[in-house]
Amino acid sequence: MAGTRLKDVAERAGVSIKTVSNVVRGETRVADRTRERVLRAIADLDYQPNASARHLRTGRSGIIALAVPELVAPYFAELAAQVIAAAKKRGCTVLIEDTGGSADEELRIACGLSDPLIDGVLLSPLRLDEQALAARERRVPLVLLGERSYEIPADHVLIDNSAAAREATDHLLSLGRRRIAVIGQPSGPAHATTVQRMHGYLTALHAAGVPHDPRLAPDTRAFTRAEGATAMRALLTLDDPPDAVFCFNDLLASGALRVAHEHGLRVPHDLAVAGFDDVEESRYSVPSLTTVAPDKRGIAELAVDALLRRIDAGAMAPHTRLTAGYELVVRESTRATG
Amino acid sequence: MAGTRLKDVAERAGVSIKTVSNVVRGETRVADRTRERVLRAIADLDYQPNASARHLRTGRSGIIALAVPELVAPYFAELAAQVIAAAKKRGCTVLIEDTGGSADEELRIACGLSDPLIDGVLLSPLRLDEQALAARERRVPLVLLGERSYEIPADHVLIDNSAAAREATDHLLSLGRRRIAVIGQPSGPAHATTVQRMHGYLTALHAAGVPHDPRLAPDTRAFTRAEGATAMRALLTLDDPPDAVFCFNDLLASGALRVAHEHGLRVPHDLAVAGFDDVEESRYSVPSLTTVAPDKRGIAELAVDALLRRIDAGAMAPHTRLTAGYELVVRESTRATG
DNA sequence: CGCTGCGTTTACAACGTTGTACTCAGCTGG
DNA sequence: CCAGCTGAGTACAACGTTGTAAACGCAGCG
Repeated sequence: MAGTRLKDVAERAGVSIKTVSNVVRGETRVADRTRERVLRAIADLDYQPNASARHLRTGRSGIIALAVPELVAPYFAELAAQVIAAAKKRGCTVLIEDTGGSADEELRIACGLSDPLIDGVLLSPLRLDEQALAARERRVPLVLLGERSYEIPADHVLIDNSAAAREATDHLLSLGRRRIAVIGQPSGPAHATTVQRMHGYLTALHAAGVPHDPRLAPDTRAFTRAEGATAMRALLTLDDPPDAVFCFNDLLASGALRVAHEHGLRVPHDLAVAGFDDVEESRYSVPSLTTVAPDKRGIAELAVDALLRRIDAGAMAPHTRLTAGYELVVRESTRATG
Repeated sequence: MAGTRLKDVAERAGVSIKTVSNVVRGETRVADRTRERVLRAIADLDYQPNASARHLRTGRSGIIALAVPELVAPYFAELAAQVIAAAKKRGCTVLIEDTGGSADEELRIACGLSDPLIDGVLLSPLRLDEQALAARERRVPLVLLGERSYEIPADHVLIDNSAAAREATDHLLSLGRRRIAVIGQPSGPAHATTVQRMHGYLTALHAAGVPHDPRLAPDTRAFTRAEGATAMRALLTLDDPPDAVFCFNDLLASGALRVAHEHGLRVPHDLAVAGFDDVEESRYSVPSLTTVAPDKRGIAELAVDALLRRIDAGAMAPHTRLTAGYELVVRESTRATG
């Protein structure tokens, strides 16, 4: 029965409520004979502890929240699945929030959602204002995903965006391309991830002695297929259009590929394209997409571990910064043509 | 503060705890002057009700679970986002479970998860055994998504899969295609959705006087890009290969498009391709994909409403079957070539 | 002036769990 | 033979909320 309580188990086993509780949690010493009887009663009645009562008493619910800008973006869906798996492995449950990329919503979530039910929050910030976050009053245990800003008093899990972007750009350079565009430069205020990818791109160009042409870095308002398409169209109107594009995520790249196709360009012959995120569809696009593959599983595991540690340690413990790996996956969209 | 309680608010407003509770829930009559004072105190202290205590007292947590076979499948990610939005509109929160398409896991979830925290469950079943489900003991309020079986004692939300599949097949026929393959026939036991789509396909062929060739319906083990690719490769080895393919979802279609491209086939000239689900990437694939677009938002809203009604009504109320709309979206992959 | 009735507010007891402090029996060592 | 100890189990209160039932103040009426 769903409504089985410690009391029911206790009566059936002929012991006190507290003894059953002790058996369930396994913390106190219980005589073997007693434990056995209790366990049988638990099995007979199919007892399941009531999470709310437990939470009320202990202040721990075993539920953590994962807040992403947009669940339908494949990268975040894939990340969410990994986080759910990692949390399950550690005995806790994940509640997913979709911030819609709104700064207000992100701040609300960073400040502890509307409800003390949540033990802690994993937040993948998009527009979050650093100062607003730095000043947050309610100290809900918080771990940030994929950002880095020393201003924000929180744990971070990230990959080395700058090195990854440099590696992707180096790869395009190694194909002999010299007019390498970049899609993903935000029109509004930059957020940390973008700044770092841009930095990696510029570093690679500089190291290769290729001057940076600002016209090859069109503004985008979001990391979507539509924006990728728009940016690509803009690039193709240039007198001297690019021979390669590095997109800051795979959706942008997908839009760019689409437009290249509409304009009759052969990829990679006329235009090499690289993305970032390695979402599953990029393996199946036509042509398949070269992309930076962050270790999503690693990110998820590091993040859940860090959050659980933070929950245990309290707000005073020093903030940590954890780095997950990545890998450049070369596919058709940049493969040397025969 | 996160730890603000009714008691704190009551003290500040100079009233009893219960009066504050009454104001918060707005059910009982409270004098205007009192309410105003209480509201000010609530605002001053930034009071947020404690969900666990409330749940413990009322038996309602405001949390519903959504269980999908695979969150990373774009269709389910898009559906999940719609469900989250629909639930938020109605003041409740969604906990997402990923069953991994396992029958055991689905049954476990249909039987109420491990925890009475959840008020009800939205389940998108894949392999669920009807008899196991019919016999489930714990009657957690349950609404099934996208299935139809009169054996299962539960509410259903679905679209008319058969009519939709027929419409898609009719469309391919209208292009003059006669060797129309179908990808998505399961190798193992069929589940309801597949049966219905197959039925729609066969009905359309029959109405057009086109005989059904079983070799044009290869087995698939899952609705993935990889399986779509495998099935397409198999179809292309036939002596008399198809001139059109109807895929039971967009991922299969994506795999099929990919293979068609590898074999140098021009879509739709040599091969017309249609899918099912209208996931966002299908708008951006090369070529863009003709597909059946279920009204995901409608499905989500109907489902959440039905679940909330079921939670209120108890297990005894008669089971309902709700139908959401769909639409055939014609894109390049079947557009008449110039 | 007291009684009735109404609208508003309150005291109290739960909901199921766990931490603290306690009891109790059996055993050890002096 | 008893003090002191240990290990096992228990009683009680509390976590923050809400339903029930009762109390309160006030107006109107007899």
